[in-house]
Parts: sequence; C-alpha cells; structure tokens
Amino acid sequence: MLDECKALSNGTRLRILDWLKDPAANFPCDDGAGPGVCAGLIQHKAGASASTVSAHLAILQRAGFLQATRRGQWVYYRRDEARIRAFTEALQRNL
Amino acid sequence: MLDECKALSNGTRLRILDWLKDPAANFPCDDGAGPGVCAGLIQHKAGASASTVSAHLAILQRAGFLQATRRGQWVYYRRDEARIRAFTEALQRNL
DNA sequence: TCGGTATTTCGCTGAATCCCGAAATTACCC
DNA sequence: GGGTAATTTCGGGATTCAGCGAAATACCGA
Repeated sequence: MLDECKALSNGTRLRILDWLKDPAANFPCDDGAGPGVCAGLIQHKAGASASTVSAHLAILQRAGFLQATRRGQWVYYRRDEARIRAFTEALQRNL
Repeated sequence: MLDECKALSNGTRLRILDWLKDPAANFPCDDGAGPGVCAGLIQHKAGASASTVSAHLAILQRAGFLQATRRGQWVYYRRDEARIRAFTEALQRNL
C-alpha cells in the first residue's frame, strides 16, 4: 500500500501511467499491438534524461503497475491492468 | 490526484487514517460520539512529537481526507468519508 | 489579567527523493 | 571480434520531506 502510493506520488510517473493507457494515441510510432511501448519513446515524451526515466519506470514496475518485456535491444513497458485494478479496489476497501 | 497520493505516501499518515476509522477502538478515551479525536490523543498514539504529528494532520487535511473542528483548546480530527470515497472512485476511473 | 494546557508555527538537521551525465551492460549487425 | 544503439547502473549535487525542540498562538478558568 505504502510503496504503491509512493510510486504514484510523482507527476512524471502518473503521466507515464496515463500515456500507457492508450499507446497508439500517445506514441504514434507504436501500433498498440506489440508488447508495449519501448523505453526510449517514453523517455523522449517525458522530456527527461534516459537515466531519470529509467528510474521512474523501475519504480512503477516494482510497485506492480508496469510489466517489462525485453525484446532484443529494446525493453517494452505496458500497464499491468490486473494489478492496477487490484490496487484501486484494495484502496477502496481499506482506505 | 498528485497531492492526495503524496499525502498517502507516508506510513504514519496511513496509520492515522486507519485509526480514525474506529475512534472508540483506537482511542479509549474517546466515545466515538464527539466531533472526532483530539490532536493530543493522535500525537500520543503515533509516538512522535506534537509538532511532527501536527504537520501530518495538516497534510491530511489539505489533501481533503480529514476535517478539523476546534472546540475550546482542543482541535478534533475526523475522516471526511465523502471525500475519501470520491478520491478512491476517481482513482478507479482515472488510474 | 495571569497561569496553565493544547496546538501550531518556526528554525534547524539528517534522510529521502529527483535529476543529470558518465560509465557499464546488453544485444544487434557487419 | 569491433562498432553501434538501447537501456540500466553509478556517483554527484539540488530539492523536498521528516523529525525535533523552542517559541508563538489560542483558549480556558481562577
């Protein structure tokens, strides 16, 4: 609960989660059918350095909100909808 | 959204919100019928200094999770259930 | 008005977080 | 193997957060 809330207490991370709700709309190079959006596209859209965005993605992944898939040199990120829903429902029950 | 998540990203603050769900059980001196739990009881239970807990309570209040009522020298805090529910529902829709 | 209690504000220190560039890692291609 | 691209890890400096004690504020009762 605490780690999840910490992961959400940053504007850039909230924005990343929002963008990934609709990859095709937010990342024109992505057709939405693949295993997610590659880190470079997210980094570019966030307008921060690669290392900074990589850290944000790692925090979101550790919190369970994102899943990562390595495919060749690229790492694709996508939302873990099941765990996101599980979190919001737990919050509704326990908060 | 961001401010609310920041308010929840601290263990002491989460604990305070939880205690206030059942004042009679967590604060024996409180009969649960009054306008909330006075700051001193929360401070004692949290085991931190008065100034620290006062800051936590202010953050929770600014985020909309708590309401405060001054009665004489005491300030009573209670959960704002409507706004807490509004937040969890917004999170479920938008996260 | 004075003294006492409850709470908040102020000033400060140490810890955590954020952000960056450089270096390391991983994987592709020739 | 050497060169290149994508990503992560490392080491740092800046900002924010958490905590405290002391001082200030608010209120009551004698």
